[in-house]
Amino acid sequence: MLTVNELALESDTPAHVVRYYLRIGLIQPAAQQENGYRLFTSNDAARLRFIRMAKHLGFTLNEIKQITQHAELGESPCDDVRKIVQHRIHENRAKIEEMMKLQERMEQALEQWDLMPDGIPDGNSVCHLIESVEGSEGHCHTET
Amino acid sequence: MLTVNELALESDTPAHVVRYYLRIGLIQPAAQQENGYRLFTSNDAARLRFIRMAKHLGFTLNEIKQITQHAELGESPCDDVRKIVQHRIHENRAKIEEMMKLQERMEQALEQWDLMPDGIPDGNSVCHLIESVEGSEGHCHTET
DNA sequence: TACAACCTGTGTGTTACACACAGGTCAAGG
DNA sequence: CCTTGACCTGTGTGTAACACACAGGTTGTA
Ligand SMILES: [Zn+2]
Ligand SMILES: [Zn+2]
Ligand SMILES: [Zn+2]
Ligand SMILES: [Zn+2]
Repeated sequence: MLTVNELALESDTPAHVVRYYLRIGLIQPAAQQENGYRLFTSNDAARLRFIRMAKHLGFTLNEIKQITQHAELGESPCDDVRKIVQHRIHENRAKIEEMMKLQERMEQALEQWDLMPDGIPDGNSVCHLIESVEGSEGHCHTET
Repeated sequence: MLTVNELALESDTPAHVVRYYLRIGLIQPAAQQENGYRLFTSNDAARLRFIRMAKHLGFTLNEIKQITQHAELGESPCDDVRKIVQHRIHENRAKIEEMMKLQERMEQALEQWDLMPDGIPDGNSVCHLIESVEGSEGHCHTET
């Protein structure tokens, strides 16, 4: 039987993350000591390593929870797994593109600001640097 | 004097976002009606448009708050502004790179899974698809 | 037995909203 | 005058995935 800390070492996961996973019910302790300490088996370490693999592939903790719950009922989660990854590939591509646009905006701004002196704010201007950026043509901040 | 909704229309910002900015003190009402409704001037609309410009450039709401507070004290925020954008460019580049790596992992996995059938979970396997991904060589999830 | 180092569970803070809820306001209809 | 309905108001809570802090328990050493 492993304590939280031992389980953390065994599964190469920070202990506070293990505690977080316990809190949200993603993992459950196999037993409980009298003083309230939670105890685990080596099976739980394997479970944790699975969780880290899934996270590495972009699954959210909620999705991982669904997957393990399906698996515990004997239902194959593979179909959902494929769909989730497909969906996430789309999502991620869009996010990357948006972040690259932001990157370009920031780089252009910084370059443009090189020629501009610092300003002193008055009533109708907060920061002329930011205000000098042409940004009124259709906003972004699109999601999922 | 404008109500929250009118301010939202004037500044092209969703009303619930205006209310959120009020809650966190990013903007303050110019006056208050007897029934508790908050009232604003057209200057507040300009402030909101500034906030949207700053967000468009990657500033967080906290940073924007600092900037406007500096500006209200007559101190020039320009120096901080430049530094923040420089820092964010670095940050964003790292995030984009990590997300592109994730993208590649997901695409490779999906391709690899094309040849694999769905599996039925047993005691020592949750999802063989996820488990089949070679992912033990040094984990990522690096931040700031 | 005293002390320090470490470990425990749990409460709260983080970001930028989104949603829900109970109640207030306003114009139209009866 | 009253009611119905649409709309608007402020505010409480939920979101993702932890990070940090805190008070108290445990363990090893002197
Ligand atoms: Zn990873
Ligand atoms: Zn400035
Ligand atoms: Zn934008
Ligand atoms: Zn599977």
